[in-house]
Amino acid sequence: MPETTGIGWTIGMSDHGDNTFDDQPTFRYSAASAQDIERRWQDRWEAEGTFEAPNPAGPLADPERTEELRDKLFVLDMFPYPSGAGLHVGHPLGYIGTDVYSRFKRMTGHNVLYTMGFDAFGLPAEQYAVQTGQHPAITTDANVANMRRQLRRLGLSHDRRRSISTTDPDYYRWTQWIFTQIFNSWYDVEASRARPIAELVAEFESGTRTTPDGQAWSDLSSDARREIIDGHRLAYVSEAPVNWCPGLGTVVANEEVTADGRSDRGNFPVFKRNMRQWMMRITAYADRLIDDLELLDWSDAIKTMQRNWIGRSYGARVDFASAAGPITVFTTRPDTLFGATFIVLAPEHPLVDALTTAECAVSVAAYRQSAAAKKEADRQDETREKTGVPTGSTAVNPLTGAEIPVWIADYVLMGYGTGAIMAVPCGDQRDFEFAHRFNLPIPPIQQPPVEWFSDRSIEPTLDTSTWPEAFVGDAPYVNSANDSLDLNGLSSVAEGKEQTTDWLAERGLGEGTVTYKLRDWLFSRQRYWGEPFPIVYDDDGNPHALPDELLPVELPDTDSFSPRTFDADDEFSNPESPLDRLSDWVELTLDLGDGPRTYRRDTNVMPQWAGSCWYELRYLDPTNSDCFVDPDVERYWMGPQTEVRADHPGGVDLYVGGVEHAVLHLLYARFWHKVLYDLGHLSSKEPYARLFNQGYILANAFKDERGIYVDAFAVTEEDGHWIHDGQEVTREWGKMGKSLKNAVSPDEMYDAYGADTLRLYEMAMGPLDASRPWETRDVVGMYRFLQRLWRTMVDESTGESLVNDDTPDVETRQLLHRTIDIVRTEMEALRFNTAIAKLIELNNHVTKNLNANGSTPREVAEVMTLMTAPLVPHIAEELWSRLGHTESLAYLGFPEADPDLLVDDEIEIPVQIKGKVKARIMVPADADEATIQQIALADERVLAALDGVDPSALRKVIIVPGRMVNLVP
RNA sequence: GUCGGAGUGGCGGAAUGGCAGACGCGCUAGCUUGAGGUGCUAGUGCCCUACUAAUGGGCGUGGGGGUUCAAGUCCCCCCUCCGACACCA
Repeated sequence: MPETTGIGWTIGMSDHGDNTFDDQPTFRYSAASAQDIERRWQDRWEAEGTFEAPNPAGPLADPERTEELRDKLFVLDMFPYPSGAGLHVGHPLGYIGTDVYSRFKRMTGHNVLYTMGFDAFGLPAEQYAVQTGQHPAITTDANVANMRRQLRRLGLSHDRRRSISTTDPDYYRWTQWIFTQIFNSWYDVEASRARPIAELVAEFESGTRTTPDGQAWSDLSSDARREIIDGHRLAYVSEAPVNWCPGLGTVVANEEVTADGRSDRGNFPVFKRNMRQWMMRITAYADRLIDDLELLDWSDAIKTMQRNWIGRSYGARVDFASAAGPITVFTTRPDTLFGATFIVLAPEHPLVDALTTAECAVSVAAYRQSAAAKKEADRQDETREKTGVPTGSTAVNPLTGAEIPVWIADYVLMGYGTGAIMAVPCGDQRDFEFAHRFNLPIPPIQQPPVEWFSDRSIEPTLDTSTWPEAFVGDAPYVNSANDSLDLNGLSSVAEGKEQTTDWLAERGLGEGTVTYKLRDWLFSRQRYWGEPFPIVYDDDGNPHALPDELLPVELPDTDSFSPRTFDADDEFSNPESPLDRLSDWVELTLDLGDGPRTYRRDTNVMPQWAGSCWYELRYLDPTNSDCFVDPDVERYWMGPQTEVRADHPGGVDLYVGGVEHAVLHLLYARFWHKVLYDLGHLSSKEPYARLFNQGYILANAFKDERGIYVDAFAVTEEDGHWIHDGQEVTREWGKMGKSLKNAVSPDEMYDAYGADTLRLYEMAMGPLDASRPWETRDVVGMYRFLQRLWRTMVDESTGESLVNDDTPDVETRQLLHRTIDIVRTEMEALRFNTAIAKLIELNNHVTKNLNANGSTPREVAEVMTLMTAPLVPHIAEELWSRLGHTESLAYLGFPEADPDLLVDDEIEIPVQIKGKVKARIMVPADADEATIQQIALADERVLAALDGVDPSALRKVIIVPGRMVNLVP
């Protein structure tokens, strides 16, 4: 047999010995017996409803059982898209982790809610359906069924009653209901929360809130009132710049556009176009979405990503007077206003036309046109040299009174701040480059420190023509004074900002303000496979939310589900929703309270993210047809655990998933949750109290000289070269996947070793949050461990259980209890890899100390079985029953360590000479420093290592009782 | 460029500032076997040794400095890799 690549091509071949050779003991633990055991226990768990978690109220209520259990625990996986390709062994990594944790917590007395649903709407399902020509409903059902089968074989302890699919009308009925809740609410800035829109109307009617232009509400036309109300809604239709993706035939959200201006899915070009689309006012929640991150037990990495995405910056708006009226800029450095020597507007800025003089009209028009034609990607290429043209007009610097030129340039973005900046070339690198390029003056306003100059190998000077770049930081101001404001000599930027902002505010020329990068969420898609909007339009084109009793708006059946897509570069094509074609469905007659009228349905569908914004809530009460979740049930599961602190925001106790959802799903879901909280539907402020990002399983992939991936399982290594079919190939490192031709399916592993071995291997291969390479040839190590475990308790030739009632020796007992102690700690901390190592160590010890007839003391066998149960539940249940028990061990108490057995009478500690270990001595466990010193200095090896130095003349003696001794001669 | 995270045997990985390399793979030798495989037992960081073959010596956690009785772990500088963001005023 040729040497393998280590990527497991032995799988499916019969060389690891399961029933290929007939001299195998009949009752050895093998792949075949594992499969038999696993099937039997999976059937039994299902038949007995072992993992059904009781609710305190509602349809799944079992209040007595809830009382019995110590505390609740909600463990959640990010639910999968049911793709047609099926699972590979990389997918279930997180699921295995949550299952082990859930099983462990059940054994420590918790009521654990643990289930799995399917995020089945959206582009992947639709594209798969288009490829195969089958209706997405059919392919989705088939894919879900296949995934359920693959997941069931893993032995995941899901409460199957609670499983949902986002495509089920009983589910998306509530997705639509939540949309109408958001549509029918507005954000009260003073109260910092969302409120029902009816309360806003009431405030206008009663006059407690004034209308935008101060007119009495009763004096306004109904159209004017409607416009004001619609303008406050958290879900609103707006003509706004959106990301149009002709290649997909739909618009997509900012978050779905990659840095190089292409679609996240499909990698097609994306164009900014003004279109009428549904938006969600997520920007209203920007502050709370940032501030409440403090309450969450999430990694700093994810919190930082969310903060950066929301992009809050504090600064000031400043008005510059011009011929076309005030130009308002946003700056984070109002203190540098004395150095503002020109203004730059985004090319799309509304004042550009009014500011452009006759002489500049041609160049401005040309520049605007070329900027408009550029894709987002090109405009954001930072390395590009700055471009721009003057408008011919000037504006007045409010501090200096100087007339400064107004330019347009595409490095200023219309979508951020006010779309206009004051340029301070000495203090901002972009402005510095722009001033250099167009020979604009660069007056200094701060005196940089000497080191700044020496680091750049130039002489300290205020002659900015010698500066290689702009200076940013704290340094004394110069040239920064007028009649009523003097910053000169001040060296605190913070104070400079404050003084300048105050000066501006007093004169009505500006004010302190906050700006965000976050934009409102584009919420409509021109696709078929998604939730229809629960919205109809009247003859005037005004949107109306459908009342609850008309939900769900079911997705109409059609054969024509492919969206109209366009040439990927055809920027000026227009979206056509597949639902537009269904005229029978689109037009309808309704009575919305003012008599029967004809309406047109909204023909967009919601984005993929809609269904995943609230699925964890439906798991709580999946069959409730009166509301999306019973409030008592929500309070029970989403409220803080009794054992954690009182200011807990509530939410899922443990949420496990990949880091790729850091800003999309996790931001949107938090937003929806907060709206529902504000409207009084939820007790929890946040959906996910604790987030754990699992790593990825990586695998080698190989490319031939054409750059085409080759079957990774047919690659061999010869003298450090990778060979496929006689040709050398190059190795790459990446995620496992079908397209990389390196995917290993769990089915292969079930067949070769059984599910318990696969589970154990995935948990043992490294920490759960680290990415690590899959090596099929390593899997056998865990298989051998399970075989040894089995052998310590079962006679391989008769199948009889092999336990005795002997009292284990002290050493074994101590090891057993130390293992219990560590395994508990490690399981609690999700460090399953080290827990497994300790269990293997214990089993290796037990194997070597079997008594004469090869049996194990029952006390040891039972504890070992219970400790391995969360990791390898099938073999553990089987062993447990062979040990004579009839009940499942799923809810038995996890073993507890006897504290008396965790301490030794006598321990071995190292003796170091100058920090190097030279000897080991035995000392009483509770020996004090003097005793330890006496023993150490009496040891002949210590004396030998001291090499004649008088023990009483040591320069230093460090003794850490119970740990070590260090002697310094 | 900015912000995160990480660099430990042939490989995956362990190590509250206190015995570096737990556990697994692989490899070596032996047992089992007619044979192969499975299974089992023992060994396995690198180097040195006719002065000590054992309770031996030296060197070892990306590189360089530092703190400390003691550093993989803490501090400073540098290198490499991975991830996120990227003209955000």
